[in-house]
Amino acid sequence: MFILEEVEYNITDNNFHAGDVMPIKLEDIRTRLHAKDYKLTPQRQLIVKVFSENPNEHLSAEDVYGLVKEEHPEIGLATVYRTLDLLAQLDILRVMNFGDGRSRYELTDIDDHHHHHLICLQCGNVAEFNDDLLESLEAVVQKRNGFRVHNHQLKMYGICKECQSKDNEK
Amino acid sequence: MFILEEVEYNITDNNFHAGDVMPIKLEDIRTRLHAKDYKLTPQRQLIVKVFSENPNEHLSAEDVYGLVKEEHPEIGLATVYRTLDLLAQLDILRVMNFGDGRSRYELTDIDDHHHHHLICLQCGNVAEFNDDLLESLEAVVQKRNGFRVHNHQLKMYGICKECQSKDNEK
DNA sequence: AGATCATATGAGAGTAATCATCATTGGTGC
DNA sequence: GCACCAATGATGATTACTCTCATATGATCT
Repeated sequence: MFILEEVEYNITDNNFHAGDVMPIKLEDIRTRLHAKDYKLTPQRQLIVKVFSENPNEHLSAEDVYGLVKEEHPEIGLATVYRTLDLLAQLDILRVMNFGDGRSRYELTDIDDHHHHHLICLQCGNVAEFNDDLLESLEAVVQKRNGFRVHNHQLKMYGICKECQSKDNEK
Repeated sequence: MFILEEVEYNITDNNFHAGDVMPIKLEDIRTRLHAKDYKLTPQRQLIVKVFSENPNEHLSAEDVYGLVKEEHPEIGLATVYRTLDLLAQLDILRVMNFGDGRSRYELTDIDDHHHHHLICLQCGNVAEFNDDLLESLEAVVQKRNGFRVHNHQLKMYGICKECQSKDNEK
């Protein structure tokens, strides 16, 4: 019923090193699942595929459901939610919250630690930018607050280039 | 029915300049409301009071509802939601999302721009820290991405001091 | 390949946060 | 006091998400 060839999906890098490619190996994911006695089912493969085919997007559960359904209408919404949870637990996906009342997900890649978001207060668009300035800040927090930092998320709210020029036209 | 004296609430600063006090003047808030043709109703006063009496907390709508009800059980939940929205629009409150499925609010104070959160992945506790390292980063983003930054939010996820020592005891 | 068995799935009901609606209230200017 | 309009409280509606349970599937052992 679910037929899915075992390909190596590729997503293009979304940071400033243009041309880089970051391979998502299904075998890696299978291994990480098996390490905790989970299976790489066809449904889970499909969901990973959707993410690798939609880089730079911040997909909600409903988005993923819609995209997977195009190919396999028999998938259930509950499976999508369960899979997103699972993949987030395994750090294959990262969960985000942009204040629109739903969780959004993206593939965790190597550079994620330096990967942040610019959220336009006018059009709601979410862009990305990279920076490793925060590394040093982590060390400070570690020392000053005794807090062992695993990860960080930075959001900047403001007005994007496009909305600025639209505003100027008026 | 709603009787509330016009006091000047004070909240103690939550950053590293111990002893500082940051006054929240009701009159300021009244002015900001009136500027947009909103009224400072007793309910709205009460909600502001709850925030000023609970500094360093990250109150959800339900939290606020419970606290306000102690004094005035006749308040409606919808009013709480509406007021939180309004105060957030006017930048008197700031909305946050720590991934527990509900929005949380805190008073916006002068130092908010340097005020960030440490979220423990184990016990879920949210602590705060201040730093102005990000000012320079804003300038970089402004130049590099043409994005006009109004505000930013930084969250660091990790393990807090307390959970670290608990883990070591085992 | 077939039997076994724990895991995963799909369908649909259930839950909880938030929002919308609407009749009523209350303060302000006349 | 009265008219007007924003604000309120009660409640129903919406929506993202979770739970339950019967069935299906995949890995393992023979």
